[in-house]
Amino acid sequence: MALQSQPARRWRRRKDARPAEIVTAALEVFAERGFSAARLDDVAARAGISKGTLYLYFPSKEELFKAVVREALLPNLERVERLLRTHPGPAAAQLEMMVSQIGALLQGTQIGVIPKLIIAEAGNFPELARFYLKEVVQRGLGLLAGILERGIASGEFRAVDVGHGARTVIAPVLLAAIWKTTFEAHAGARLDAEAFLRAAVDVVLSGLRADGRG
Amino acid sequence: MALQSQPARRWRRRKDARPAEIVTAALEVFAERGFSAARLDDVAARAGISKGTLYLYFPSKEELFKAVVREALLPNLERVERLLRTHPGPAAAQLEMMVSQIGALLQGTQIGVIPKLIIAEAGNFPELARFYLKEVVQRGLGLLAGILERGIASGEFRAVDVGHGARTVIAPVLLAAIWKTTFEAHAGARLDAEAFLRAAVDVVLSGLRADGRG
Amino acid sequence: MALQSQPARRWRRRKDARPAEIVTAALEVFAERGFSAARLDDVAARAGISKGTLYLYFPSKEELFKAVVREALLPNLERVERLLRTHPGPAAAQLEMMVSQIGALLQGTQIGVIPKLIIAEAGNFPELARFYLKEVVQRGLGLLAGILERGIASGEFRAVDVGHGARTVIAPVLLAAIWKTTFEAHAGARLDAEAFLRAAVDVVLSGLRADGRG
Amino acid sequence: MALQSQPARRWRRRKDARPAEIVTAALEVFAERGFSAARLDDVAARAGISKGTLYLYFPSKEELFKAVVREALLPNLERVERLLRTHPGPAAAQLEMMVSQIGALLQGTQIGVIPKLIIAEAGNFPELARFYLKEVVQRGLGLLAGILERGIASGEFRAVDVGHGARTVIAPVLLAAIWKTTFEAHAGARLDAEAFLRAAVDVVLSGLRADGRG
DNA sequence: GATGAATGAGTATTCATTCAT
DNA sequence: GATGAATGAATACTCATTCAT
Repeated sequence: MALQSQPARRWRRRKDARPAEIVTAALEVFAERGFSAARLDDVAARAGISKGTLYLYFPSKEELFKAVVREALLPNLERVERLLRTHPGPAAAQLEMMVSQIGALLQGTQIGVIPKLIIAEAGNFPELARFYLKEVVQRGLGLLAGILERGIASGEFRAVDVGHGARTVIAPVLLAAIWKTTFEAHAGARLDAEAFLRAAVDVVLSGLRADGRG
Repeated sequence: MALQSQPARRWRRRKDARPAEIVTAALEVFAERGFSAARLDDVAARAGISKGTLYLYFPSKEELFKAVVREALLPNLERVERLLRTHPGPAAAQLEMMVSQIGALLQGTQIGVIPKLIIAEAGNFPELARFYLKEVVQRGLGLLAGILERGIASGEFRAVDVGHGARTVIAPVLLAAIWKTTFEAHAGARLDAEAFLRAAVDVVLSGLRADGRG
Repeated sequence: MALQSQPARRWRRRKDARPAEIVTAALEVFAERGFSAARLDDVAARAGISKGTLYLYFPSKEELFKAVVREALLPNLERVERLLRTHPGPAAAQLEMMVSQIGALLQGTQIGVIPKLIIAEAGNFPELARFYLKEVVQRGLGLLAGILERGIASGEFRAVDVGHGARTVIAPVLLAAIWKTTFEAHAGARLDAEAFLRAAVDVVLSGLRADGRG
Repeated sequence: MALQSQPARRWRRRKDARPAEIVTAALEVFAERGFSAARLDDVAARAGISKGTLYLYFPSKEELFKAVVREALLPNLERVERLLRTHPGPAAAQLEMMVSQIGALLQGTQIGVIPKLIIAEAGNFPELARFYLKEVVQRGLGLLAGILERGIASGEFRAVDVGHGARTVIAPVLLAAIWKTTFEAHAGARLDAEAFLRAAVDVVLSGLRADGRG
């Protein structure tokens, strides 16, 4: 029974790992070239497999693209949600934590290419745009708006439109993601995403606390 | 004067207008499909000319793309620069004016697709990325940083890193551009870009004025 | 005006001729290899054009295949119908004429490959099978059945089921078509299709005239 | 007796039966799709084995195809030959028996797809075409010609070219096979192959008996 | 023997680019 | 200048075949 229930140990392990390996390779290639210009040959080569093997795991280039977007983002968003639930506190502290978490990701991983890909391909993949809008953007904005509402209710913040406020908080994050994936390679100097985001969130939070145009 | 001043001849005017007509058509098609997926057949059809004629004006798809980016943005940036020169005033007022100008453009024109295209294709067009970085991004950030410096010197703003500050000011503009070109078609409701930018700049300026976290 | 109204004489002439040239080339290649195994490269080469040019005239391999079937058969069937209308006479004479016309075509042209292709690909092209069944098979069987009915009514033939009778008359034609396209290349000797069909129709007509098993 | 008579071991029986099971499955798939379009995945699935196992029994798709043709036809031809040897009688009766045997097969089995496959793939498999021509077609025509010769010698039939006569007799069988495999699925009504063949052979035999064009 | 994961050669199709008219 | 027919390089996808387990 033992042998039968662990058949082909080496292969099995590979088979389980393959999808993730492919998605990782694909993320890199899509990030460098965009969806259309990415060649599946390159994805396969970078994943160390043959072109045909790709098709054992993903039925088409489009499905591979969708898998890349899904797998690369949702886990992170869920991590942040968990963190917020388990670390209550003042609204400002929560916003700072949220932005700094994302800043660390932008600094340390390739995650910034995902919004870049979405921005580039939303026109060609309406379904994917809707998925991302609903599962990432609106969910994220909803989180932020909730925190802002709490802050307003508690008197921490002045009464602003929370939809606008949420976008104002997240805008520097978007800018940092785009900067790192689009311009940093061509600019002379690196942008320290974490420092920038600390500074930006400081300004924005100050602005939310202040009681008007003063 | 000669060539430019013969507006009587319709045909001649046509010929002179061609490049601009083509660039306009191309902007639309690139905006809808992205660079790779855009077909020159479609551009030609939308410009009301034959595919062959395109090549009388632009030597390749890449050059057409570059022309689109150049022609669609620089005039606007120059207009803003002129406006700032001719309308001096407090730093905050200038920032408000600058953002509101861009907000009106985003609301009223297709200009938001340009950054979208740059973001999407920077990897494939390093030269274009450098051009845009230098001629648009750094020039725009420089303008903003200059205003911030003046504001800090005059005591209007607290002493922040002007590079970070400039990005914090422009971030909501970028978010609005991306929202309108990427998500608005799929979201239930429109984003009122001008209202959002007014609210965002109000928060950011308040934050810049405030004297710290207090 | 002259020049404008005869634009591109050489090209125009080619453009008009191209579809027919391509269909002819395609008929040959499909005949030799069958639909699946036929390569569009070969079709293009045999038509003396590039692969891309094929797609200016036919949107897909399938549509090319359908065009081949349509163009190669219907004109011949229509010719036979016209001949029958313009040459009335005894039923037997009409049947003989019809079969001998087809025999001459089988002997002199590649037309026999069309039924071969239909037989081979009916499973993969149900639409085409229906088209051929309706426009060729049932129309042809209807013609034959009509002649048989006339012959029975006039006492020329004994009373047989005209559906079965029509198929009995046409069966040798089908056999000849298949023999020539499938086996003749491998058999030592040629089949003289016209002689065979004369002999076969003689036997069948005798059998239709005879008054039973006698 | 040994191997054949160990029906107790299920596994052993399985192993012996495999080739036949595979050939049966392959016949079905080839029948539905044709040779090129048939996928070995489908054959394997229908035979209830893995794709790799196919290659333990047949070294290539082509060899499997040949095996299908060989195994599906020869036993039947041999059965008919045996029947003719063991049931002497008048030539007409033998022809009727032969055709009715085949008619029953066409009605009751998938055997009609074999000629269809040969017709479709003769160009791509010259060796197979030659095999089929020699082992089936010429052997069958030889049988028929022999009977016709006997009938002519005995005065049962008039003096016809026996090559032509044999083809005239078998032509309705071919038509019935093609009708059932190619058109019946798309025609409104079924063709009763046995009734048609009875009627056709009646006409043909009458024609062979009749003493000329009378 | 049996499996099915992996391979890579083969092909339909697209589209930027050219050039004869 | 303007056209659009023609080209052919480029690439997603399929599937017969192999082979480690």
